[in-house]
Amino acid sequence: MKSSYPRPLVTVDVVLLTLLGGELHFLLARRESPPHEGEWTLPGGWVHPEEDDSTLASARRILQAKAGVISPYLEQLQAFSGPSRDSRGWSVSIAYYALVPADLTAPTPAPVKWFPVADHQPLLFDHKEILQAAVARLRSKTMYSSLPCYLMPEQFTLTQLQRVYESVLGGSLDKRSFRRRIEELELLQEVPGQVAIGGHRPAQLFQLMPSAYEGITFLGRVFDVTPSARALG
Amino acid sequence: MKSSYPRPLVTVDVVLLTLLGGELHFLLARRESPPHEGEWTLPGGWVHPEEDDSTLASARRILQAKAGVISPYLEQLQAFSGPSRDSRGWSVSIAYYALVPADLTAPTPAPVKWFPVADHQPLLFDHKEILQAAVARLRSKTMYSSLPCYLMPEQFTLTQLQRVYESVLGGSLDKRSFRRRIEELELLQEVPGQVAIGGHRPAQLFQLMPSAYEGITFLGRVFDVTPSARALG
DNA sequence: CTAATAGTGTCTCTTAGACACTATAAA
DNA sequence: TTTATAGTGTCTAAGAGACACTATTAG
Repeated sequence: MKSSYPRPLVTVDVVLLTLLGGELHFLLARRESPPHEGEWTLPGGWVHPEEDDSTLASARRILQAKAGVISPYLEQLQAFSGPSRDSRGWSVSIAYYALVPADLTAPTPAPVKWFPVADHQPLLFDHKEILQAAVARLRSKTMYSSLPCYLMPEQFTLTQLQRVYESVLGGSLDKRSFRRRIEELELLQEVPGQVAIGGHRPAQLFQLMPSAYEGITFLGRVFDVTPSARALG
Repeated sequence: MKSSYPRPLVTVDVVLLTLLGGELHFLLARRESPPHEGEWTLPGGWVHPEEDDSTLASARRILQAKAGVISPYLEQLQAFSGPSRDSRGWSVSIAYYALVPADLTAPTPAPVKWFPVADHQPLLFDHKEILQAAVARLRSKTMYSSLPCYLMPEQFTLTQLQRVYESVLGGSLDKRSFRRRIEELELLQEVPGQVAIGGHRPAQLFQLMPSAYEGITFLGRVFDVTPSARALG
């Protein structure tokens, strides 16, 4: 069987997620080339075979070039494919998602903008499906892992971390249970400083232990979420 | 940005899994064309843009053509990519994995053969990595879902199902706990017949409820496995 | 002082695991 | 009868959720 078949287009698209004002946001970039020049889409681009060692490398390059983000948490989501998802022809997009603290973005050549995931923006191509898959993956991993730590700044309080978990999961968690399980992970270490942001009793600051950067840690059990918000279908 | 870049090769590879003699096996097919003609590899092939509506459709077509298997449980695993994973050039393979009962295979044009996943066969390309990812995915989903039911024949006893879970997880499970959790799923229904295979007290036969085919059901909690075998690194 | 948030002690209820028990067949 | 497997009853220990309590700051 020779490859006499036309080759599909191969692109990489990245869903970049962060937390702004306690709400999960994703990044759109303004397209600089046709089709749909000037419209907002997920950061994406072609795979460059001479330059990229893998599609993960493509994702890293695209993220840096289009969103000014370097080495965040970056994980392959899945491949999306079909004859009509891209007007240029039968295409495969290897989708990735990335998590960054809200303050870890650098200036970018093209305009970029954060949108709340809860708002149902009309998106080009099948980008809405990709976005939903990314958010679903984050939620599902949040239930039983330390993944949301990658949305945090360098140092943070346990209450701040709990708020992040609650935002992502869309519900409220019990303080005692939350802290028990975070402690069990042995993932965070106190930093010998304090913060007084709330205005009242200062809270201990924590940071990820160096070992944490080797991979995400999994909790033994799923968090139960009290049925409140649970937004985004 | 024009697509002046050379397009990567796009293929689909499928890890087909089944249970033979209580052990997890995967299928290799003899290659009918260069490179490596005559050697054993995972069933795979090019995406046919004129014919396939998605890479999932490609996987179905390849599975039917090369392994004689129709509509099993089939799920995308992940994309593998790089300049040297295929000698023909920079390539992307969208990998899928599929589960079938041991008896649900039809005759095939090219020779196929089942191998135990525990045996460390040397495989071509990066197929060993793909196989390991498939087995890891199956294990991880088995912990908290009804996925192994797709490895079962039409009708089966609860003890047989438990043996399958134990094979996949590589350990032994408590009978009482296992049955409690399977019951909670409300996924199986009794068939009013009995079987006497063991030679002693006949066991009730069960089958998947019709609703089960809409998707796999997730258990609330992870199965604890007593540390025994846990084979395959 | 009060208010507000950080952090802890501890009770209860659920449930997984263990395991003994009964049930039903073959030989 | 014995033996082997199917299936159930039930105890116990661990742990999640609930929530009240103490601790420490601002005003």
